[in-house]
Amino acid sequence: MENIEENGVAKAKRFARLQSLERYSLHSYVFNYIRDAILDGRYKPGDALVETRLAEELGVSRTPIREAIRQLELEGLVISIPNKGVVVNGFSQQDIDDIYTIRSMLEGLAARWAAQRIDQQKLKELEEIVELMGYYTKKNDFEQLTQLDTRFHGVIYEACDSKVLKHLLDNLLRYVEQARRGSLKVPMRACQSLNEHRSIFEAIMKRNAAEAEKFMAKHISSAILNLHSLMGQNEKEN
Amino acid sequence: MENIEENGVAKAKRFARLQSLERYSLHSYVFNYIRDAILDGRYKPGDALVETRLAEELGVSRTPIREAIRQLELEGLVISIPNKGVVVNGFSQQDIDDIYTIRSMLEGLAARWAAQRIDQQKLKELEEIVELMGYYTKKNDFEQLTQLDTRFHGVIYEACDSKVLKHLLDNLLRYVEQARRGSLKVPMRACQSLNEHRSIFEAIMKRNAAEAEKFMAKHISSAILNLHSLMGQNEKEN
DNA sequence: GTCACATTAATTGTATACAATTATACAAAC
DNA sequence: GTTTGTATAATTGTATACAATTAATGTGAC
Repeated sequence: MENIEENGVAKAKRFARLQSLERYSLHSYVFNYIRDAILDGRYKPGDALVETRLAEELGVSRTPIREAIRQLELEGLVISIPNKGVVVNGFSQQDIDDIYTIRSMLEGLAARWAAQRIDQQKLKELEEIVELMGYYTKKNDFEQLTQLDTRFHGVIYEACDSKVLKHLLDNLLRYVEQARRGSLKVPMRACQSLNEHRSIFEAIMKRNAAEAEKFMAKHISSAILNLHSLMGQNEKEN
Repeated sequence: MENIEENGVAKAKRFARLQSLERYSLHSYVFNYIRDAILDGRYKPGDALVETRLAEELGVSRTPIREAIRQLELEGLVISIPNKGVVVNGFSQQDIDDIYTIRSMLEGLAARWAAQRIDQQKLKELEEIVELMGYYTKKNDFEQLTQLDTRFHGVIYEACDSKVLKHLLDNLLRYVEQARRGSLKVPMRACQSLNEHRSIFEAIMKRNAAEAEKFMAKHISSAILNLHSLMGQNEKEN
């Protein structure tokens, strides 16, 4: 009886997944699930990831769980000790700072290349995004602003026309996702951020590669500075 | 009869592996095997990776093969199409150029941080490496030089004391491994490379971060230039 | 009490079995 | 000859079974 019941639950979970997600493979579903859980803090650094528990939790078998874990391991989000298990790794504040420094360089590079290679369509897309940013900044709609920020940078990743650079930046951006979310929720920062985005867009539009790179690097650097001032306020939480 | 025989072969392969390799998990063994095969051209872009064939070839089951493939997928070395299969992706010349550009920035950053943070032991290690480089450059021993080059950069990755940056650079270096191997096999380049390493080492020793960064970035840039002149010579091969 | 050792349980590692999907081959219709 | 449909084979996707390793527990000697 219990077995049948449990099986029914698993089947139901699976069915819901197949409907919602565009029927990707289970391992990618599991990968996204665990990564998000780590990045928004549901799984904390030091937590052990037990395959059977995860399998039950997600209603799948251990095989896709293992595939996902191997990927997370490669990304450095978990640490696997052979025959013992895997634990959540997470990032230290130092790691996040490092990522921002690295991003300021690589995003700068992306902006430089984008200024050289962007096509009219993507240019128009950027323009629209910046306009919308102006709108939502006035409205103080931080959720929309975060999304637009992601899109703005995403379009540039595409426009720089480098598979490798895009791949690197996509990952780096994900890692600091939670830090980034908090960052924009300061009105001052949102306003400053808007101006920075404007400058970057204008430099790209003018095909001024050097300026685009400079502004973008500054933009990322000021993001980390802002993050630090936020940290300073709730220092006791550490 | 055949089954028993085949099983014997697989067992023998496995035994040899357990002896030689320090008894790591199978998936990491498989991962390294396939990655190396792709990077030194045994598996060519477009080749299909069939799980059962790989399993037989390596004398393991499909599970570790799949785990390894998921990792390769994340690294961008293979492309997986659900329910169809995975094909080797490899890197285009443009990708390699991009990687060198990215490396010149990130290695520069690593050198900058290394100049600020390196300890006496690693500093001494660097000094020894540079001395040995001088020795083997005179001897035209390119195999040793390649190894020393890897060690030189490896020490700096360690010395910069950034988990994230080290992780990124380790991967990038692996991707251009085969390109790099050819590059040093030009006497002129070896000599020039030695001088560049010397300058970088001296800047780090003097704790001159800006100079270390500048010299390192130049070093990587000249490596790609050298690579291009090599390409120019055997252009017909494409 | 605690240390050593054996026994059991929990967990990971690997292999295999089965299901689902896609590719291939071949025949019939036009 | 081309196309369409169907049966078959090949391959991937998933789940489960079993082996190996490690952690936990308990028991007896001292």
